[in-house]
Amino acid sequence: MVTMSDIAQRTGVTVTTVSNALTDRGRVSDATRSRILAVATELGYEVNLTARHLRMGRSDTIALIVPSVHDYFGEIADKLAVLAEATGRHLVLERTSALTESERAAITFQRLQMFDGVLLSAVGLDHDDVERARRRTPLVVLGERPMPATVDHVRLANEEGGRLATAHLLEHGARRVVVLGGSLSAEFGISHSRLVGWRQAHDDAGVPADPRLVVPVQDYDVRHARAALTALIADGVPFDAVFGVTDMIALGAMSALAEHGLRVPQDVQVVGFDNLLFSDFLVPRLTSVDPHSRELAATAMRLLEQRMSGADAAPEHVVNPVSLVVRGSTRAG
Amino acid sequence: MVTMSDIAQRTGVTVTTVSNALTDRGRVSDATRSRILAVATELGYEVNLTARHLRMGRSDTIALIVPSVHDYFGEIADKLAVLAEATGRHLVLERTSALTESERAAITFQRLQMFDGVLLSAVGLDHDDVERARRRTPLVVLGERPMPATVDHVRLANEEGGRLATAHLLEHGARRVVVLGGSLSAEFGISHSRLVGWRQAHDDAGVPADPRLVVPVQDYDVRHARAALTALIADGVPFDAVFGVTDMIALGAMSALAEHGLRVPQDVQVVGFDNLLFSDFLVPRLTSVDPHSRELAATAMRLLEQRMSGADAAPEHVVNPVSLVVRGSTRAG
DNA sequence: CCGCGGAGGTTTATCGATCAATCTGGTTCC
DNA sequence: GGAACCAGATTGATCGATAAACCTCCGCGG
Repeated sequence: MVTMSDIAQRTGVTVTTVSNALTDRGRVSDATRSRILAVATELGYEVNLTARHLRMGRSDTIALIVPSVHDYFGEIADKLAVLAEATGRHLVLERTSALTESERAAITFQRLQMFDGVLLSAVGLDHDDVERARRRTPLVVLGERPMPATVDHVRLANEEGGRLATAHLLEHGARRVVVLGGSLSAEFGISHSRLVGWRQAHDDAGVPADPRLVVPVQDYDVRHARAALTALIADGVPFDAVFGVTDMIALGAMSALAEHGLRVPQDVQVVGFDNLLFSDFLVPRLTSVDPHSRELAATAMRLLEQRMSGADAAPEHVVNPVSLVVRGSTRAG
Repeated sequence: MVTMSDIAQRTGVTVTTVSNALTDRGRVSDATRSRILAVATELGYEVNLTARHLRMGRSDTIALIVPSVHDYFGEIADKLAVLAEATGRHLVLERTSALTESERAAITFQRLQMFDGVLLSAVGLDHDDVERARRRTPLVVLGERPMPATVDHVRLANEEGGRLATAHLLEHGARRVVVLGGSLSAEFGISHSRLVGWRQAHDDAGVPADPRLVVPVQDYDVRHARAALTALIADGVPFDAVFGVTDMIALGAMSALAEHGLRVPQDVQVVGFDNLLFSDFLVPRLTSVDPHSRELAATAMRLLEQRMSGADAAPEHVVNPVSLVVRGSTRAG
């Protein structure tokens, strides 16, 4: 490993001068500077970021801590990475597999220290965990759980999304809309908030909302989604539409429907939420609530920049707008 | 920020003793140790990993550098993370968006230094880049490009996978199999190696392989895949099956086929490659080549462990076996 | 009474880079 | 001629933790 000290010896100056030359700080004559640069390239020197981090207290790195990377958050990550690079910073991802233990591990101060700022999407952390993390590092929380008022938070307009999706179904003839992944007992999270929109749409349309059509899905997993809808069919509960609270769940639903010979959208209409990249390629193309992830990423990054700059602005709770993308899985498409 | 020095002052011992007490090294009396621990908890001390990293030369962190996280690599990452944690290490992800520039940035020594080991899946790096990186940090390369013999490398049995997929199609009546995402001009990479398997299967079956059925797809992107197959249909080139060189490409193909009223598998059979999580949920379920990613992850981690342990074992080039998962998108399903 | 060994610490150096303060010759200007 | 100034360096401390070498009692055997 080549250090500044090696360069200093070879050029006959001190380490400080080398540092100044390489970082363009302080006063260094052109002659000395070019000698130093030449030797640096010759030896193949590269700065030790760990040492710099220790000394400067900055790592120019931002962490995105998320439950999983192969769905919604993976798409968000792509957008965030670009924004981070634009300000000379670097984005790394940590995945917690939605385990509270992993999440706790990820937000220990030890880990948080490594980064100038943290974007956190937690599923299992409570207010205390988040509050502790916030006091230790610039933090912006993403996601659909309620958060302490003290922390910057960006979430989606889940109720509105649920309402849009359900209203669209009702407008096109559906009368019994399953909300797959919803939950009557949850008090927060997407199972709750997107369900609220579902209920709202029924109220608006004057259609009764049957609680039997609220079908929970464990872990929002596509497998469990298919199983849950299959069970509903087996139970003989009649329905003519499915609102999947995520696109993955909607995918599971479409799979279950196909297994039972039910056609989409003729027999059952389907709407998802997240508008994932692949949703436009399903057969039929999936109508879905778009989370406007570009705006969401921009907002999150703006808030984080603000925190990192040390400004003690009041914490913001931003609700990102959503809109419905209509495609072939509903009768209007 | 609370440091060991703060604890040392409060307990009246030196920093070294604090370090020894907290890490269970050296000699510290039980009385002193418990006093130190008590003060540490009281002050809310947490070790500064950056300082430790600088001093120890270890970060207990492994990086997985990949083009994108929302497909195949996202699923690999999940498996690798578990294996890393098992040895007390931590996995972080870096995405390069398949841009050679980002990849170069990711493998500068500066970045690589941050990690004890690196798992790299590069699409645009040449031998020199990789060779340079290898000399600087424990490195294992994943992926389907040819690699210098000096570096540990895990790749898939692409030819075999392509052969399996194509043979399966030919066995079930297909005679004109499009290889979507293949390329006649590529000399390596999946466009080449999976095409080799396609050709092999034709030779084995004594069916002529029409070069007009080799249809390249830019960036292996689902959008481009759909467009490419649509163009093929418009050109009036007859075909009765599609081998998509990735599941994403197969998805694009299924979408294009549906748009033109072609039924899968009755009119056109489809096979993919990667066996992504969602592929089992498409309608019809997608027959796909499974990359055995659990084994792949285990192999990669084993090689990396070996490198990190400093053993100068000869570099291994491992070819991970694949197998065909037959589902409804082919006529046997 | 001397010397030895070990428990329980402390001292000092180190990792590599950065920063504030300081030193050293020249020049310039009045 | 001397004060003021400046370019171009250097010194020394620092970030926080760790490792190796060293010191200091204390008890104990000979």
